[in-house]
Amino acid sequence: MRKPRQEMIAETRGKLIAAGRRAFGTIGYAEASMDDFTGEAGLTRGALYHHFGDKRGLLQAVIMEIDAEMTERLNEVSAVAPTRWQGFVDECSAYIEMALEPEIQRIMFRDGPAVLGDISQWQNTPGCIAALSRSINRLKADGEIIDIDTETAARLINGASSHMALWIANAENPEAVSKRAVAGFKAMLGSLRRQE
Amino acid sequence: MRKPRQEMIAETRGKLIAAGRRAFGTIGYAEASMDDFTGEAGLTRGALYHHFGDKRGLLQAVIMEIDAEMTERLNEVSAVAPTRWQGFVDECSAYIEMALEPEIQRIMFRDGPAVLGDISQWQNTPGCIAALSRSINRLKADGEIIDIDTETAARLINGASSHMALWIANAENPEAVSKRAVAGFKAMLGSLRRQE
DNA sequence: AGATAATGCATACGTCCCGTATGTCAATGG
DNA sequence: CCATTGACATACGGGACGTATGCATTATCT
Repeated sequence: MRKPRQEMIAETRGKLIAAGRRAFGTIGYAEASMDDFTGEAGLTRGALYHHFGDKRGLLQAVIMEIDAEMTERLNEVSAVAPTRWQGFVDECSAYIEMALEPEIQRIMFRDGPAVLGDISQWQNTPGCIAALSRSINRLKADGEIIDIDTETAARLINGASSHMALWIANAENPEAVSKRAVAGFKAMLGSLRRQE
Repeated sequence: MRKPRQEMIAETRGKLIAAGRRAFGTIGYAEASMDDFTGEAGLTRGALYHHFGDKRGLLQAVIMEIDAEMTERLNEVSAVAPTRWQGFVDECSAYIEMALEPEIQRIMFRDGPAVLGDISQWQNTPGCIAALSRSINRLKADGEIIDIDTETAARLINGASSHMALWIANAENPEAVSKRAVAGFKAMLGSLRRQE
């Protein structure tokens, strides 16, 4: 039963993040009792305060984990597309679809910004924005997109996407709304394409 | 000292909304103690629970008040513009600027959605979206905008605007970022204009 | 007009939850 | 082999929310 110390610690951290992520993603940050979800992980609040300082610290760790996963997924999507432009559109669509997943929506788009402020700021540009920026830069190099500041465009699209997702997810008829939203969104993207 | 009953009640409601609005807009919803801000208004939590049910109920009332004010302001802006298109652009710019005001940003774009869910949903389309939609419809009638679903476009712009505002407000250099953001935003709007 | 019902609002209480201060046990290192 | 550090649990205090209850003033009914 030789278990290196570091391994035990990492395991504890992982359990806390996983437990917090589940709680935050389902009942939400405010309603999640630290005693409850640490208990489910076989730990106590003591461990949480030791590793993350406070409840917000744990949320931050959870968000960084999710952000990394999203970045990875976005990169995969744009990588397999046949053309640059198609990859761009696919990436944006994927972003909307991810924002429909309850856990991502709740943690990344609702509770995260509310508790920690603008998430895209307190880190040196998080993965999602960076991924979009890369795609846009490639399109600019190819001359396929109108003249627009890269990061601004990335954030415009980011904002529009997440609002589309919220709209769809909270609609009483998500299917129908989704059709309208994606169609409109693609129309907007299309208008950004350089025409000649 | 004859004061009609209804008047006293309305005054109490008004005081509670004003006090809550100030507290929510400055320190934020979560940090605002009901005992504190009702006390500042010369009342107690009893009055609040009587009129609004709970803390969230008061937040909802505050939001409705602010939404009405924003709608009014947006209508004024688009009314004085020389052309339809200019009115539309001005309206969008005004929306970004409003989202820069700390109170609006905090209540309407951070705490509101986090506590109550998608605000633009639990009401039959709030004023801000409706105002944008009206402008867009006029542009469509004039054939000045690309073919796109009206409400979808309104929400796209709404989402993009609020993210621009968050970006600007939280930047360490708001002036510079503001320039980039507004320029990029106008570029996007321009691309929505029908070209010939 | 007097009695009664209803309503606006305050007070009192219980409970939950967070943050800190303190304690304990195991691991590491000299 | 002992001392120190660090990981984590337990104990405690405070604050905030929601509800139940009480009181006073106004509305209602005969």
